[in-house]
Amino acid sequence: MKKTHYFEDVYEVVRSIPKGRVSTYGAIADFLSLGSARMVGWALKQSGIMDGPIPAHRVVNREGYLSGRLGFPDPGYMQRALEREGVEVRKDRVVDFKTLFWHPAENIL
DNA sequence: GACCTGACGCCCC
DNA sequence: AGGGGCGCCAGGT
Repeated sequence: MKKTHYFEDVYEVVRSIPKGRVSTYGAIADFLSLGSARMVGWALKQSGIMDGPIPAHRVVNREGYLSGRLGFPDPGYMQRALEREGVEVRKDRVVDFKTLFWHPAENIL
């Protein structure tokens, strides 16, 4: 695939999501001024999780739902990865998502 | 090269 | 509060 600076940016932001916190496709797209949240999901999907250094499981949709869970090795993989970090998940949704939500801009503080 | 699709999200009814 | 429509932009067919 064509090497894009874009992929690098997405990966870096995702990597900077603190353990135990979650972010969204929209927040990342907004932070990178990409204009399209779909592209963030698309980039992660194409990445194939890149061996693991990229905590893609910390990225959920704007309602806290694990919309990308089917892109992992198995349907429960994403949830388990989150629970392993202390993030509670129920019905494919992050419990108390509003509190755990992390915006990329927060990283600069 | 046109058309469809997607790990999304906002606006309008 | 819930549902539908449309913009988004890169890839695949």
